[in-house]
Amino acid sequence: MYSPSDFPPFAVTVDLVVLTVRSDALCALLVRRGEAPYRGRWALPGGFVQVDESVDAAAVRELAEETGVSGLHLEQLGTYGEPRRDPRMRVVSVAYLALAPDLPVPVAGTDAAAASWVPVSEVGALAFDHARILADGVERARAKLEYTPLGTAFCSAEFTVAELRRVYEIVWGVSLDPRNFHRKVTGVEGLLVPTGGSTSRDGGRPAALYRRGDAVVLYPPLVRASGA
Amino acid sequence: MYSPSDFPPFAVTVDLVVLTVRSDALCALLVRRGEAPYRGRWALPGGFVQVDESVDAAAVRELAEETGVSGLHLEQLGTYGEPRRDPRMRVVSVAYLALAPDLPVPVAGTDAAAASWVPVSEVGALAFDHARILADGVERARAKLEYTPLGTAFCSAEFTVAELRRVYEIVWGVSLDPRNFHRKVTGVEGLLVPTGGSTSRDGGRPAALYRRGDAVVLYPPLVRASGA
DNA sequence: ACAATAGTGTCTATCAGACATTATCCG
DNA sequence: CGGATAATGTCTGATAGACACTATTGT
Repeated sequence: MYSPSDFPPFAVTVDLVVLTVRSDALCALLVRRGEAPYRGRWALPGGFVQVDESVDAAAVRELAEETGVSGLHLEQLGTYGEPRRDPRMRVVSVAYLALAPDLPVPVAGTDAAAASWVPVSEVGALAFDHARILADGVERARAKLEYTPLGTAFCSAEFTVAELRRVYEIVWGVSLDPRNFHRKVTGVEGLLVPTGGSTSRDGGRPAALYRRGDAVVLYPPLVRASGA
Repeated sequence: MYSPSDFPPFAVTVDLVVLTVRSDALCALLVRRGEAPYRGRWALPGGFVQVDESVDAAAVRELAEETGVSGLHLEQLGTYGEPRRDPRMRVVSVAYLALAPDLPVPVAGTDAAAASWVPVSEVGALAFDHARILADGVERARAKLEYTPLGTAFCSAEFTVAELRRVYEIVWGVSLDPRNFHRKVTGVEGLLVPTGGSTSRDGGRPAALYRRGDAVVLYPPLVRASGA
């Protein structure tokens, strides 16, 4: 049916949409390109899939190289394969979405001149079709917060209900009733595990600290509606 | 940073999970492989992405070649890129999910010895990693029925509420209360458009016929719970 | 008339959202 | 004590599910 000699050759890359919540904004990890094309332009981090490496493994490797961390939630976002999305050759890119807590400022990777967290509302033109990929990633993240416990992926290991609520408010761009939100998230089986500790870093009554539970789906879901 | 000469070459294919509801079962379109490897084994339809064709366009083209129809709902399912998923060379496959009404028995395509609808519950071993891809597709379809109007994609152009309900019952494997289901789907804005016609093919009071509306999300969603 | 299916109405337990109240810290 | 935030409680309107009932056909 086919043989190695008669298939059209493609390059396969992975691109990463790495999101975090910091400074009251949803931010994406972007790198400034050091080479042509789009030299000097912001782009998503990413790179080539190696010959003996699965595509998923390439995403994990690139994420570690760009952020210095591992163990983050990482999922496939989609594959982008327009013929001329890279002006030099035929490149098919598999995009991944990663949700991260507020990490230290990322180090510039080996491939990039600079790396930085940029609020998604302030992102301008990006290299290649990365603006589209980023938009798809942001929309996916917003949707996933409704019915998965992924909001906790934006929080550090121990967090308060108010911090989790801030994540939802920032990602969705709405305000949520603190009391209803508290009742809701503490009522979802397996979402939050009390650590017993508490903190009063915000000056009021100390808030209980929680760790992520082992729930993988949120039932009932958190509906994305006002509440202010 | 990189040049056409130093990237590892990949072949890129599309694989199609084409689902339909017929004979009271959720069925997938499978082809029997005519060549090695996995000669004689059932596999998902699919083929190579051409050099000057987007990956999405390749999926549309392959779907038309395999089913003879176009205009079906088609969406990316995921990309499968383990290094040795094809024993001959490095192949990255982008899988697509298509939902079809009960089409006539498909014609054998140019690449396949035979094509057939197979109930997903009776699918045995498949070539490559296609069993995994099929399972992912079925799960995606089940989930999508909850919050999108995609159940109608399994119905013909004009259909009754009872036919739509059968789709849900078969795909989810549950029974649903006909009265509550009717109230629910007719209450969702933009889901169903009455054609004015009616049919009595099932022997009782004639049922009103509907066309698909232009809704893209189902709000409120149809929850996947019993009701019997 | 009777069987069968379509479509509408009603009841009730549950729940989301609005909002009051109490609890526990800091200064 | 006052200010701030956490946590819990109460009320109400909406709704999902259970199920009774009416409507319209074929035999």
